[in-house]
Amino acid sequence: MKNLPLILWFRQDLRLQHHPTFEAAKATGQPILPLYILDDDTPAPWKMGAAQRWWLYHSLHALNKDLQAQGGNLILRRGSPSQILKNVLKESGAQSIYWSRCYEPFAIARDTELKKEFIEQGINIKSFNASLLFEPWEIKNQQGHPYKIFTQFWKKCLAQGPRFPTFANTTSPQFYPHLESEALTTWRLTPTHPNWAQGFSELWQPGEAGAHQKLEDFCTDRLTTYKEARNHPGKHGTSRLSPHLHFGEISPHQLWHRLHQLSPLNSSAESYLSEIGWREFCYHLLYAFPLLPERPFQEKFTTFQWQTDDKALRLWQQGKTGYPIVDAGMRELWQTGWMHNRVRMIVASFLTKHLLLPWQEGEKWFWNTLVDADMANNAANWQWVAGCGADAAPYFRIFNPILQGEKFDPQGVYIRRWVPELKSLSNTFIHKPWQASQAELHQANVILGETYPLPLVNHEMARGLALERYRQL
DNA sequence: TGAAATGTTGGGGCG
DNA sequence: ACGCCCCAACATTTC
Repeated sequence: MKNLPLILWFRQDLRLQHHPTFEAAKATGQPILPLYILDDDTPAPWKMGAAQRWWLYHSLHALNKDLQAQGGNLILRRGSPSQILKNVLKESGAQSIYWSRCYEPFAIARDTELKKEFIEQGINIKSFNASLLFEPWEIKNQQGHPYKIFTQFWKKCLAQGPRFPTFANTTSPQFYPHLESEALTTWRLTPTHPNWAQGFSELWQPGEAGAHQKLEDFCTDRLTTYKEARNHPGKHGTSRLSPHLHFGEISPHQLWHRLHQLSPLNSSAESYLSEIGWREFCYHLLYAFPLLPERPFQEKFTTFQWQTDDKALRLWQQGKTGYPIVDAGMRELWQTGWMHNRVRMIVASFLTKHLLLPWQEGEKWFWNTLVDADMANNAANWQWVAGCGADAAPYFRIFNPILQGEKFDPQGVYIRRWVPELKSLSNTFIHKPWQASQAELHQANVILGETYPLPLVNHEMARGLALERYRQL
């Protein structure tokens, strides 16, 4: 047993430090066989999105380099995990598989099945928590039920306190010498024609080193002002750690630990940690309600009459709604694989309330275009905005895209960056170009309906319609 | 982490 | 000096 190799199956835990599964594997003293499986057997709309494939390519590349520095090699295989694991067990003579838990409903089903199948064959299976402060089934209210309100949930989490995995002594790993691997490039994870990911590389450095760089930059430059600055999409006020967290290149335990090193926690650090809390809450909800990505959490929304309007949906996706803050957000998303959180709320409110289009359409678009697309966060937050989720925004909370722009991007910095055809408009009209005089529009080289669209809907009318429709519930 | 409508207050202009 | 009105600023209610 001692000399038999052990398969370390990497999934959404693409790091080597503070990695409970890797540490446990090392502690056995057995030769480790690091494996990544590209599993495209995922149910229909939830295949990994295009933006995430770009990220995955670079993250796997980075992970392999880090492994090589320790004497290992990442084995890449594509296909059904069951078949691949069987093959690798056979090829290597391994009798153990270690993995870090995933929490998507289909992943839970898949892993449960795999566990059963392999245990029957006498294979030693162990799974670990490498990506959450708390297991999603762990936090319960006094009645023993899952929380439905964030503040109470997070209070309980804080009272309980996350348990940090302690790693006795970081022994250096033994690796299994060699096994056939597919070449990463043959997976065609990155776009070629057109190469829409050109802008991605300027913003992102996927992989563990990139994650730590972002964390350190955040701690030194942005943490103290986070609470206020995070609301301004024109500033670089957030951590931009979300894609790293999604791929497990850094863990929330590491963030927690790093922030507490800078003690005492100020209100900015607390508000940042509460965002990590929202992530926990989303996983908690998805676990309790596996249909969260498809069905409204609140039953009464099942009968809600959403519009069908492919043309409007496409204009929203392309950032051509005629509302500058909405269009800026959608274009930032397309060009960088990411969108500022304040703007995510605005564009989501616009889709569901101004256009009355189903939140699932927005969810699918985000799934395909966000590098940080995360099933739990994506589903829970879309439902939150649409008003049908747990602890959701009340139906009458409708963002005014003009006021939001004026309030959080008063100088129009964000608009001018992503909607350059409006850049010469004055601050007075940059968030509402249709109110500018002919003279000013001409001066700024803007021809409404030609160089920049007229508003797709009228705000006041759309608001009235949405209130009416929601009130009928 | 909403916006708009409605209500209240108080200062200042003015006859 | 006084009452009246206007309106900005803020508070409260409503959707």
